[in-house]
Amino acid sequence: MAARHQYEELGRQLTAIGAVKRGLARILPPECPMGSAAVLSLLKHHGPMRMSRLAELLDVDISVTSRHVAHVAEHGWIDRSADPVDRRSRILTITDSGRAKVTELSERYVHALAGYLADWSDDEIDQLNTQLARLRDSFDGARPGSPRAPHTPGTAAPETSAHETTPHGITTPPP
Amino acid sequence: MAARHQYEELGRQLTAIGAVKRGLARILPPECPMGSAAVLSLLKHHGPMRMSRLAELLDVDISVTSRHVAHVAEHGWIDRSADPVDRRSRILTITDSGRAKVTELSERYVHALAGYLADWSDDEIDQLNTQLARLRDSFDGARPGSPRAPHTPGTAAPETSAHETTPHGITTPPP
DNA sequence: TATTGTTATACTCTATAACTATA
DNA sequence: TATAGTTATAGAGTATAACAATA
Repeated sequence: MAARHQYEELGRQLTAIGAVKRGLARILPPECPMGSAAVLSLLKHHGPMRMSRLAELLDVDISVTSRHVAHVAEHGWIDRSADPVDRRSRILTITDSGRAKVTELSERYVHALAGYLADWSDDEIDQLNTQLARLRDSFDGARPGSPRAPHTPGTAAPETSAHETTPHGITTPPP
Repeated sequence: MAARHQYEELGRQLTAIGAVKRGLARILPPECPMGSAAVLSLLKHHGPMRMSRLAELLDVDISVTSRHVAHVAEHGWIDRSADPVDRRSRILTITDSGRAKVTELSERYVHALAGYLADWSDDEIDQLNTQLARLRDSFDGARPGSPRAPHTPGTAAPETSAHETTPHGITTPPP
């Protein structure tokens, strides 16, 4: 077990990292705040899925997911089609317009981050991504009941060959 | 310059790290939310300082700092005394009651983090802390006008021998 | 006139609980 | 009865702008 001051320092660092997130949020266009951007990014990255799966990836309550999804749907950035096999569910799919928006956001991010992280090497950024993914996994795994897929970078299947744990992230209903 | 996908991945990781922060926020007692905890932690760690210096360390607007400080002051966890040399300013000092509260928070943190991060070595936690500090520095330095002290872990002087850049964090007024 | 800090207002993100519609 | 998603409400955190007191 690590020393007390290390945990305290980690607490401070995690608190303070909020400023970095706010910095990134500021470069987003007003019509597409962070919550919307996260929805679009995940749908483009992981392919179509249902609400509950998206909520899991976002790591927020499904009610929160519902709000974000409603917002991006109003802008025409995603489609919400009823799941033919379970009409309580909706399958979320990013639209061409949504892809264009993600591309725009990505360009803003890359431009900003390239400026901020000019003196970081490729390897260092990879290491940071890996450690952040591991940190998330450590928190996921330990507390709430349900085990989840690891957040390791580069793990997600590309959208063209999208295959989640189950197609569309639909979990087989309990027996 | 790193590859596009690395920056995109970093964007996703930073977005998702919010869940970790929320997890830590949940272990705090209701009367002392994250904003209050951050104020107390910084005042204990860095020693007495004025509002403007605290706002800088918190990396939020001074109006936000004012709210948080008012909350912890109402609980008697800090003292706000007028600065004798500039009566517009207030010197913030943590009280014994505030120290006790920080100790309590620290125990909660250590207990929770020791559980979550059971399979992390000391070195790995240090590395994460170091990388997060560097990430913050990269963002600080690049954009806003004013250069700031680095956030490197272990850099802050212990409160018993507190010596900021200037005493109490009071910046010498411009000529 | 400029600066320190406070307060009023608005916005984003989040969770809980009540509700609907399907299963 | 149980589950997927929606909506209403409440709370934390933040920023901008108008303001007070002091320099």
